[in-house]
Amino acid sequence: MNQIIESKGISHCSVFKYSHSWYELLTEDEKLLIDGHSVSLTFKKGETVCKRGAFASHIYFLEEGLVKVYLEERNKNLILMLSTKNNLLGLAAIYDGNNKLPYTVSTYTNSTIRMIDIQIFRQLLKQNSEFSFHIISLLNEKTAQIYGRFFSLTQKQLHGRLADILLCLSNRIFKSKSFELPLSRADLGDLTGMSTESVIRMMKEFKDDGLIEMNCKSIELLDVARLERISEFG
Amino acid sequence: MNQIIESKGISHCSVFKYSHSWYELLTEDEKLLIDGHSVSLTFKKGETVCKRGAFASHIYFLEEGLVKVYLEERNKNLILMLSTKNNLLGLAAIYDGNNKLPYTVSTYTNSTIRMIDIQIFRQLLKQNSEFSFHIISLLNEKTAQIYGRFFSLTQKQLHGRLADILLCLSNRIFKSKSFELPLSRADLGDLTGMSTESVIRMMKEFKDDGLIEMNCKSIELLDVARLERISEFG
DNA sequence: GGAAAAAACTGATCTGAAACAACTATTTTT
DNA sequence: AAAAATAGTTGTTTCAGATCAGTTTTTTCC
Repeated sequence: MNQIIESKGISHCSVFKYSHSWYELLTEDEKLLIDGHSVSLTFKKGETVCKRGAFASHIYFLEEGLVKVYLEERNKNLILMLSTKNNLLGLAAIYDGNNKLPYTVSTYTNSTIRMIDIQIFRQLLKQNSEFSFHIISLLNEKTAQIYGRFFSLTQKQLHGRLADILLCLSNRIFKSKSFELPLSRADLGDLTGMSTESVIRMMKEFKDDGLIEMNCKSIELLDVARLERISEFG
Repeated sequence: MNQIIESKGISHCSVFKYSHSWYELLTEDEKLLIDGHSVSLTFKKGETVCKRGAFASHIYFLEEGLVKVYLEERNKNLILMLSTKNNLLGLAAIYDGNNKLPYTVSTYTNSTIRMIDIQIFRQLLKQNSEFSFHIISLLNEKTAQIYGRFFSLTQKQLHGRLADILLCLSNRIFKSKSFELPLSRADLGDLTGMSTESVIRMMKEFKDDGLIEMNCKSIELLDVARLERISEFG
């Protein structure tokens, strides 16, 4: 429906196929500015989009695909979050000091990412307060999520953490009780702060207990209520 | 110097004794609005300022004192951050959905907190983009800090985590190599994700190794370079 | 299509750090 | 000033979960 309307009207924007609340808050001029200062690139599965510590040159808008946002240091990895399409990434690099990227981003699947010039983005934030208010909302939403994961990883033990991540994948990422997992067991480990072996053992335990059905990459949650109880009690 | 100028001129603001970058970005009218919709309250040591889950009614400006910002659930505590004077707290509650507080705040020392009406604050964010850009900066700075702690608590072991927190206290909070700690050992535990007993043992070990000098509540860092190395190799 | 590489899995072992159990030293209360 | 409560400390025990070492399965790519 939206697409039909769009293809009929004057396309002020070839950029964003679907409307995104943040984009819609911009004026026509501002939209044109974004359009003129961004390019859409494709990344293959497993490619690195940007590296922690690098000077931030773009804001990334994930048009298609699945990526991980993570910290790496001396073979220790911590995945901060997963992101699906229609999400802005790299916002955390915007601040007054020297804006270096605080995390690395890489793809799980082939992805399309629109790279928006960060200076333009900053300029718009500084001139359009409705827009910047919306960005504040987005940032705070992400922060709340991070707090949840922080608590989970530091205060719960393996059962709870694995339940957390399975529920998260099901609810937020795949929006279905059964899904094909593009992440490896090692990635699940980086996501839950546990070793690959423990992930495997724990998942098998869940399977034996009838909580999930699992066949290599495909996973189905069978008993969500019980998973939620496990998540809650650690 | 600033104070002299201030006491001479017409005090448009009895509120903030010193200039704060965020406040200075407001217009005179906006400053008056803040002044008219905020009150300064004093809290005694150990009092709770606000509770996680409550509907957010204010933004808190810590004029004086030391507070902890934390998550609590079923006798599990996780301190997200410590905050000293001249910091804004409660910003994370600002988002479009139902804005509940994502954390609890309580005081370590007697504190003075200016409580600013959150609706007014939101209004200003929506109308003054220089201001909201600055707030984005602040939020991102805090986020970067949280990421650091997240990594520390999930990827390092006790030595590294304790070194981290000691360096943080010295650099960010007390800005001195020696300080009187208003936090208990249990609080250090909540801050580092370790048990009280482990905090005590680890601190004693650091003392025996000549890394710190310690006498109950007073602590002095003796070998910062080595602490940094411990922090790094965690 | 088959060799090589990567990922998934299993069992055995080891260890960091929590939990437990006293006990002492401080504060706070009455 | 005594009693109670809180905070700090120490030694011992226990166990969750990492590490190691190896096997099997799946994927990748000449």
